[in-house]
Amino acid sequence: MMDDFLKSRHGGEERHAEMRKLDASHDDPHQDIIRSKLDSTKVEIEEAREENRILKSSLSRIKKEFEVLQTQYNQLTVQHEDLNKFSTKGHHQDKNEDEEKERISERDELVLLSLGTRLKSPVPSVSVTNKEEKTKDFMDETGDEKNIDEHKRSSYQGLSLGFEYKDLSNPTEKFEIGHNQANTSLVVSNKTKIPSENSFGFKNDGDDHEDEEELLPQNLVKKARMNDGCQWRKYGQKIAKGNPCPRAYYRCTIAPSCPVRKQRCSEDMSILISTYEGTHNHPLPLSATAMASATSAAASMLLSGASSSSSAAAADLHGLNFSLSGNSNIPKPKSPFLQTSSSGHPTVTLDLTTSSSSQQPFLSMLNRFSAPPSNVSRSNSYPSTNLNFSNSTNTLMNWGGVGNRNEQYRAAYGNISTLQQSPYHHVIQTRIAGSSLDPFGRSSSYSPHPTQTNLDYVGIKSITHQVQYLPAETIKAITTNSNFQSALATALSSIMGTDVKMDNVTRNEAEKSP
DNA sequence: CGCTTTTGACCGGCGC
DNA sequence: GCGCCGGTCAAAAGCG
Repeated sequence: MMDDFLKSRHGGEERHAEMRKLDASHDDPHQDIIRSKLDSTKVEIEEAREENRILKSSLSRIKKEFEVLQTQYNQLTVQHEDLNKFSTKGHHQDKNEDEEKERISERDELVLLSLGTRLKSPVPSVSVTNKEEKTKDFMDETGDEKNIDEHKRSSYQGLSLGFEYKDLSNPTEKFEIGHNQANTSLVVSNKTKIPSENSFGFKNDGDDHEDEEELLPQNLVKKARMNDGCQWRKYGQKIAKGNPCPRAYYRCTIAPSCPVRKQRCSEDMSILISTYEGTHNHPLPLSATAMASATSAAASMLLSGASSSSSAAAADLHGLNFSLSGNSNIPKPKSPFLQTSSSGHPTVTLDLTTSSSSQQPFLSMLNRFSAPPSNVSRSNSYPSTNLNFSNSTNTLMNWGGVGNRNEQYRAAYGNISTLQQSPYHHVIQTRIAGSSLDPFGRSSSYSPHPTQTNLDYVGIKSITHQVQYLPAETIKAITTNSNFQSALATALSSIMGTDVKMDNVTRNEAEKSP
């Protein structure tokens, strides 16, 4: 059909050109003009011919590709049917079939493991393993003890808080925080795909822009719930001027009257920014609170640059004086939310605007902003913190300026070639927008949650800082930090409804920690 | 069927 | 006053 169309188009243009040529020979006074027109027409005809030729070649190529794909599909279908036969027979026909099934099973598991975590739904060409089905059941029905037990049995090592640290000096390795079993990984990776359903059982955003469609096209786009424990509904999207990435608008849907809004946008292909605004007027879900605990601990460690010291008692930041009296008695942090983006961007977003059990962690963080970690700054020559808490100003805090990033990482790792090649930066980003509320008091009179206080104070509603290229020692410090581990244990426990086992050393350290 | 996303329309603030 | 721009609304469509 396409060929007929092309032929008719082709032939028709040739006849038109011949007729014009005959007409031109009878019109001598305008011969030059006509000749020039004729020439241009010839050029157009040649262009049309070329276009037709390209279309034909494209058509034939598409046909070939289609045939190849169809062949592959048929092969996979036959393979899948064979697998089903194996599973329904209940026993193996012979040793060869047994080995073949085992190979396929192992391959499937390898695929799953290579993703860093399991997917909500399987990749179409990969069959679902029994383990994955059990895991899915567990995640779907977290309240079912039977499923929990089943899940525990199916796990390789059960749930534990043994953190695996991989040195970035080997840039080919995955960069993970708190790697654990399939359902408990908290991954910040420059290479791996962020799980479509994260370690806490919350689905990742479906709004994480086009990148995640490239990464996990069939699973992530449809998922719309935030993974910070709250429920958000998207109510708008705009393409901001000068930014090709759209900005999405969400509102909290836990309570109909909740005024909390959230914006998400990518300022470039490597940074995903979440902005929270308002205060929840309802109790946050337990999962959200638990998530906040883990996040806060991680944030504190990240922001401290692997430094455990926070001795300064006050921070004077651009004219805003933050008194930190009683800083030594910082309770277990419970404020910010953490999100690991599913977009493939290694972006961690910390919400500092939501209700909190204490303002102390926030102040602690500010304190650390003002005083760059001594050990890091000495060893790696990190520049001083660039932090601006001006109202409505989004200020970036870079641990390592762009200009001397290479030198820093050469100092830290010796070889940074792969890091440089990575399209993404390791980014921790927090934004706090300006607040029009009482700059030095509580922003609202109510405390929506009995255990929460409001962080909208000191004239700041949000803060933006970036930590690009997390140093190896930072990651190590995070994953070995007792605060973070205990907080993560709390989070997991609250979600699973069971005690998460911690090794004795970790527990003792956590208990000793303030 | 209910919930969510999508997307064009609408509105208000702001700069010229 | 006008146009631009960001934020929100709401109807339509998609999805489980």
